[in-house]
Amino acid sequence: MLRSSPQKARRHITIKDVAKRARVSPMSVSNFLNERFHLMAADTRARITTAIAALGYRPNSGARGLRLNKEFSVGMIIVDPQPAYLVDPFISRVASGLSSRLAEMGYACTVQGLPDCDATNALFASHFRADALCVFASGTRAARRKLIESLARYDEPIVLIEETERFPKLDLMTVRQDDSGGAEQIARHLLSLGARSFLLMMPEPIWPANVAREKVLTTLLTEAVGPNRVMRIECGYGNFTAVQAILGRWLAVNKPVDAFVANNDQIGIAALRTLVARGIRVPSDAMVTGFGGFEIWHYSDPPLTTVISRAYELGHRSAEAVFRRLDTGRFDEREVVLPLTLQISGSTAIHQRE
Amino acid sequence: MLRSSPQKARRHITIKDVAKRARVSPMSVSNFLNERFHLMAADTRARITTAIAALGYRPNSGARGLRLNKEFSVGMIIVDPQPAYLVDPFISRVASGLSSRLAEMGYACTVQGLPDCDATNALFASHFRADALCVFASGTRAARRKLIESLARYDEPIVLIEETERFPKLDLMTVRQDDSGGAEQIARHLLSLGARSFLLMMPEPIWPANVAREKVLTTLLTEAVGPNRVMRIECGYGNFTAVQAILGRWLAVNKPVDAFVANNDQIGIAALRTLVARGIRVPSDAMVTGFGGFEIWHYSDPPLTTVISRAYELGHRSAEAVFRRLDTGRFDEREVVLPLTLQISGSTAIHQRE
DNA sequence: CTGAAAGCGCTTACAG
DNA sequence: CTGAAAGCGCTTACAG
Repeated sequence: MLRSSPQKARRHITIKDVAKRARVSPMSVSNFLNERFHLMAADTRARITTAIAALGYRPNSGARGLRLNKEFSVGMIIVDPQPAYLVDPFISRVASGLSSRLAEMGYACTVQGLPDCDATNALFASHFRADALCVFASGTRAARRKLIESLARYDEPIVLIEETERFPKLDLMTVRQDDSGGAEQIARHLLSLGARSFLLMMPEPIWPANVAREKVLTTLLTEAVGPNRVMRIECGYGNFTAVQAILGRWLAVNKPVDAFVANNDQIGIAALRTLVARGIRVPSDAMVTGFGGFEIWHYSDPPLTTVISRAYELGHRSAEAVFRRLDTGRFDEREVVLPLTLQISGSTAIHQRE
Repeated sequence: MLRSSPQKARRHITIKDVAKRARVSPMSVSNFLNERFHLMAADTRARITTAIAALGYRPNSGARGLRLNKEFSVGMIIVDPQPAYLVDPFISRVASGLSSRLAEMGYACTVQGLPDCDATNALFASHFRADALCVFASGTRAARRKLIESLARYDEPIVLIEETERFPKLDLMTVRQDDSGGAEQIARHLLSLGARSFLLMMPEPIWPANVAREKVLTTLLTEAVGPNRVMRIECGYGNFTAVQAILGRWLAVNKPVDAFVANNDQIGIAALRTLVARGIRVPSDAMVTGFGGFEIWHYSDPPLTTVISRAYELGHRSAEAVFRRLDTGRFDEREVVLPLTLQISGSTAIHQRE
């Protein structure tokens, strides 16, 4: 269940060493570390400062945490089958925003990528521990529910990132962006430009936000043009070569549609490049859209119409939510929803400058 | 120095609770957790298994670490002034490789982005603690040396990632790739295609690997064409719009060179798009190269000639180095160097298919 | 203002 | 095979 390895010989400098050197009691050092300077004479304080510097002392946060029942760390759980899970532009921004803000407040951020929900349970059953958890999960609704409900058993407050399921009875909140609204903007934009047939290009794994977007797209587009003109393919993990091959096979048996609607920028750009390589001009023959609005929308020719998300801010807000929860003992809101902006570029609108 | 917040009321399930419920002594539970099953009757083992599941018990790794003088975690320190430090394609791959491998071995990975070397010292002086440190640092040689030497004071083994400085007296090792070799391949490739004038496009911040590449490029290209035909500009943090503006200003006062040699793929693609937008054809009028070989080299038209690095593997290898060091008590090698592969694409070679 | 003592949850000798 | 005791490094009442 747990691993151990040969114990290290190194002996740490402790509060006692500092106390001895400064000729004070250990709890004066403790008071010093906790900034209770009013409890000591100016001279005591000065001697402790000197002793800490001279010995290179660092408090042992494990011992402190044990005493205080507090870890000074937040775990970020990312459920994603890809081992290079942090490479995803959305995830890397969320993780950056979260860890940067936590660091400012003196909290560590422990990242934990997990291939699926079962692995998570095994992990937690053993030893992972934090003051709070930020969970960014893929998978089916049922799998995610099961995961989140079992994490909640451990009594750590939870912030769900980009989750669409509701858990009214659990001690948690959701930080997300308005994915449905973003999808609606894409749909209205394409319809306004006269597109009448569509291919929705979906990534793996199943992210709840993608499901929400797809639902809105399907509803609005089907309403406008009828069900036979809204198609769908799975594009795997967004790897360029894989998307190229998948779309190539699709084009071998289907006529190009008016608009290729990708659910992320990586797939959108791969689609665009595949079309152009086959002599299908973008946007005059076919339009292409992405979702995310990360740097890469600039990279294709023409650049990609997309929706600018605020992934870094999602991470930042998640950290804020954790702090408030830890300070007040309760979540003061159930949900934070950030708005999204449509970025119209050359892949849908001719003469539009990037 | 340290922050504390209202103590939480929650009381954790402990080894004693499990022992009581299973009607055994606490140390039988401890033995169970440490998989010393030969020290207990089969019946004891079964009762403990049941009790752990029924109570939802998780070992407190902080307490265990305190006793064992072990944290079961590795810190990844990334010195980078950008708050979204994990977005960089190289860093995100290293971090993924490291954390995935650590997780497999039951270790947590705590990521810590720091704007500069001084901030690191402040952080460590307070409370950050781990069994080992993986350090991926930018900055001047002097600043990095100072940082690494001061981290070494804390007696935690250190793995340096992509570091070029040597520290023969410290308990550390380096995991890196052959950046000089990669740069040499780029230089020889461009010279073989007849390029006689060059613009080296350098990113911020200062990464030691970039300095190594630049040195080789400058030496080899200058040798071949003389010093006046090898120029250099700083391109900031690789942000598309910024690179576009910087290169635009440069082109306003300089004639295009034969080859634009970017030190990473982001800058390479931004350069390529800027040139094409101004009617300079790639590769016939000017060639462009990147470095990194991440997914995005496919995204431009033509795709980008680059060097395929193995950033994920660097992270993976760093984790392996940590495990060996923790097992054996010493680093058995001072350095691991991974080879690099030239990826020739349309931005340098006409008719070359991606 | 300063100090001795107890205890956070574990593990490890050491007795029974 | 099982149990009582000490101790990892801290903090927090509680006395002096």
